[in-house]
Amino acid sequence: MSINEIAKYLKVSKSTVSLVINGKAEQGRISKALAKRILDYVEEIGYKPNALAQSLATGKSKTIGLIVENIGDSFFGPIALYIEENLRRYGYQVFYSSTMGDTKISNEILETMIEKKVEGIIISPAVGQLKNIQKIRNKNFPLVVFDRRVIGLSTNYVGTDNYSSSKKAVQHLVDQGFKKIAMITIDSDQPQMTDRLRGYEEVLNDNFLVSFTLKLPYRSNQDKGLGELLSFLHKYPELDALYFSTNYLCVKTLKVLQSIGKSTNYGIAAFDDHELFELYTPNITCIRQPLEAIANEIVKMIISRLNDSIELIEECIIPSELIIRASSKK
Amino acid sequence: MSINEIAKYLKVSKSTVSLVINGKAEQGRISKALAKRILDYVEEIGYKPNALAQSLATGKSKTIGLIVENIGDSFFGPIALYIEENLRRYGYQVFYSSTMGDTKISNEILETMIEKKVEGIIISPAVGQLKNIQKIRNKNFPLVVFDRRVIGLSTNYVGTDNYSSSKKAVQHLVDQGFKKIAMITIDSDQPQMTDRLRGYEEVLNDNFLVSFTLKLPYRSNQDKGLGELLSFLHKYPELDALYFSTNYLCVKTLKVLQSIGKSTNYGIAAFDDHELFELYTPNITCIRQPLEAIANEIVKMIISRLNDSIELIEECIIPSELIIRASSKK
DNA sequence: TTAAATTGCAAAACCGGTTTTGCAATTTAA
DNA sequence: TTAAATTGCAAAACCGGTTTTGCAATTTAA
Repeated sequence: MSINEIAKYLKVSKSTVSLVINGKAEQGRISKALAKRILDYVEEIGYKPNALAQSLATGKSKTIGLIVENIGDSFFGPIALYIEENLRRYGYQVFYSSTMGDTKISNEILETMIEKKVEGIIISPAVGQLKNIQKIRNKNFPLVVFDRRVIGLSTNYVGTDNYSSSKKAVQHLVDQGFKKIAMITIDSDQPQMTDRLRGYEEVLNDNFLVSFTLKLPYRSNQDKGLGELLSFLHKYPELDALYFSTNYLCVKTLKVLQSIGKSTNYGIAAFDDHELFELYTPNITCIRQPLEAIANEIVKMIISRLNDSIELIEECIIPSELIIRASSKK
Repeated sequence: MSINEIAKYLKVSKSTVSLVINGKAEQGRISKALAKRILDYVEEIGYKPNALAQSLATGKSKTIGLIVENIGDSFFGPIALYIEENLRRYGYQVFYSSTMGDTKISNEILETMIEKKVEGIIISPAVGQLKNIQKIRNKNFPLVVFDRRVIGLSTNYVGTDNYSSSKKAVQHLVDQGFKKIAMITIDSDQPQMTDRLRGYEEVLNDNFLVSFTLKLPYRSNQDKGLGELLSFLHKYPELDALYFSTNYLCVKTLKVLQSIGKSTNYGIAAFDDHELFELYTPNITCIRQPLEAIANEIVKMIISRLNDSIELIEECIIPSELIIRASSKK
C-alpha cells in the first residue's frame, strides 16, 4: 500500500497525505477533520512508508556502514554490538562487513556502501586504503576511523594509545624479572601493530635487554605460521617470556605450546583481553581496551559529523588498562 | 552526478543513458557510437548510480537483514561473519541488529528492516515473536529462522539437533562415571534451551540418576544470578559434574568457581564450544556446532527463497559434534 | 517507386515518497 | 460592501533511477 493508493482511496492528494502523516498538517494548513480521516485510515490499514523512497526524497538514508577486519572476533564483535545498539537509539541501521584484512575487498565494500547512500562510514581500515579513504574524506563525508589510523591521512579517529600501553605491558614483564622477552606480532604495516612493536623495543632498549621479534604472516583466520612459531621457540630456548601484539596470536600460541607440553614455561602478556586469559592457568596479563567506551566514542563522533555543517577533525585516544594477572617469576 | 545530469550534458535522454549503462544498448537499439560516447563519459566522471533509486525502481534492494541475540558473542559473531561474507558474493549487503533477547526491540528491528525494504530476513528469534514473524511469513516474505525455532510456526529453519546432541554430552558424563550431574541453564522458553534440558533429563532418567537443574535469569550481558549459582552449589555439595546449556554460562561459572577455589572439582561439559575450553585446565568437553556450515546453509536457503516463485518451507538440521576433552573421573 | 520493416532514439510512465507553489473559496478588515 | 488576508487543499516539481511506448528517419523488400 503506497501513499498514492491511500490518496486515491481517500480522494485527496498525496501531498496532503504526506504532510499529515509526517505531523505537518498544521504547517500545510490541513483541516483537523481531514487530518483525522487520513490518520485513521493509515492506522486502519497499518501503512508504513517505504523507507527507500523517503531516503531518496529526503537525502537521509538513516544508515551507517561499519567496516571491520572480522566481526566474529573478540575485539570487533563486542565493538559492533555496542555501535549498533547505540546508533539504533539515534534511528540508524548499520550495514556491516568484514574485510579479513583484504584491501581490495575493503575498498569494494566501501564503494558499495557509498552507492547505497550510507550517511556515514565507521571503518577500521585495511592497509593500503589511503586513496579510497582520502577520496571520501575529501568530500567531507562523515567518517570515523578506529583502532588503526590511515597512515598519511588525518581523519576523525578513535583508538587507544598503542605505544604507551605496549610499553606498560612490556615494562611489567621486565619488572617481574624476565630477561629474555620475545614479541610475537603479525607481519603487517598496520599502524597499531607497529606502535605496539615500537613500545616493546623501547622498553627493552631502556632496560639494556635484547629483543627477539617474530612476525607471523597476517591472515587472521588461518592457521598459517605455526611452523615458524615452533622453530622460533626452538631457535631461542633462552626465552623466558612472550609478549603478543594481539590476543588471538596469544591464544594460537598457547594451543601450540600446549600441544608440545610447554604451557607454563613462559611469562606471558598480550595486547587485548580475552575470556581465556582470566581462567587460563597461569592467568595471563594483558592490556584491556575499554570496548564499550571506544564504541560509545565512535558513535558520538559519527553522530556529530552527521550534524556538523563545518568540517571538523577530532581524535579521541582512550586509555587502556593493564590487567595484571600472572604471578611473578621469582 | 545523476543520470539526468549526464543526459543533459550529452544531450541525450536519460533512458538512453540508463540502457547503455546497464548493458542494454542492444535491446534498446542504441547505436554503438552513442553507446561508446556515453560509456566514455560515465567512465570519465566516475559515475556510480544511486542504489536507493535503483532499488526503488527495480524493487530489489540487494539487502538482507540479520537479527541475532548478540553479535558480540562467540556463537553469533562467527555466524555473522560467514553469513555476510557469503551473501556478499551474491551481491547482498547485510543490516545487523542484536536484540539481547528483548522481544520488543526485536520486533521493532524487524519492522524497521522491512520498511527499509530488505529482501529477506535471517533471524534467531527472541521469545514472543510469533505474531510478528507469522505476519511476514504469511506474506511469503523470504525468511530463514536459525538456532531456535519460533514455537507454533513452521518456517524455513537451520539449526542443530539440540535434543540428541544434549543427550550425547550428558551420556558422556554418565559414561565417565559421574553420578550427580547438574544442568545449569537459563530461565527461558527458547526452544533450543528446552530441547537441551529435555535431553539432559532423559539421559539421567534412563540411567536412574537424580537430576539437579538450575535456571539462571536470562540476561546474556549481565552478571546476574551469580549468587544463585553459589547457593545452588552450596546446597548440593554432592554434585560431581556440571552440564551447561550454553558456553557463556559455563565460562561465567568457571569464573565463580575459580574465585572460590573449586575449579577442578567437577566434571564439566557444555553446549557450544569456546576457545577457552581447549586450553582450560582441565580441558572441557563440549558440543560443537559447525558454525560455518550453519551459516552456509542459512545463506543457501535465503538465496533460494529470494529466487523461488513458489512457496516452500525447508528445515535443515546440521549435526553437532561431541568434542571429548576432559579425562575420565575414575 | 512505394509500402513495410527496421533503426535510433526521445518521451512518458513508473517506483514511492517530500516539499514548495498556486489557486479557489472563505473569512476578515476597512 | 469590497478588497485583502487567510484557509484548505491540489498540483507540480523534485529525488534518481528503469522500462515500455511511440515516432520520425532510414533502410529494405516488393
